[in-house]
Amino acid sequence: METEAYLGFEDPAAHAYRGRTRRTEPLFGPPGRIYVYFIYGMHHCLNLAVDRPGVPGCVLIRAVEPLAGPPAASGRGPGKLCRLLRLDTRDSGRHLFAPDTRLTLREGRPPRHVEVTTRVGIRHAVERPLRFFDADSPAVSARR
DNA sequence: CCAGGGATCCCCT
DNA sequence: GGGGATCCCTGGC
Repeated sequence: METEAYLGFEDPAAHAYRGRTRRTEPLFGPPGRIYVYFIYGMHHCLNLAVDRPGVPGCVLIRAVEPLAGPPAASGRGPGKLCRLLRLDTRDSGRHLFAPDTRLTLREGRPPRHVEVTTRVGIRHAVERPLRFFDADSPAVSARR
């Protein structure tokens, strides 16, 4: 319901901007590769590589909308959704469609009302309009 | 507003 | 191989 794009080599806010390291290696894989990183000593964030192999463009998942069960608030925010889905760095480097992953992708309903704003919580390239969210989803906070 | 908490990475021995 | 800055956040004040 809420995502941000990170443009790799051309984006100072992207992890891969500073180079290919052990941590960022999944970003350089084929589309659908999972990149989970640990931040601030207590949170995990989920990203998906989306560009050609060797080109580290990715999408940060900032909100998910549970279809049933957990309240919308538990999927609101990149750290909280990883806790909800029990994702951690062990999931990093796996692929959405590989047999060893716990996460996969299916077609869902299309977004109702897409809005675009600047990204949240970054220090570099703060002005770029690269956050995309469904303004009608209860899983998305009204930030910005 | 602010700090917690730990992995990562840079840069210096 | 070690010290220190940084970090795509969150909950509590």
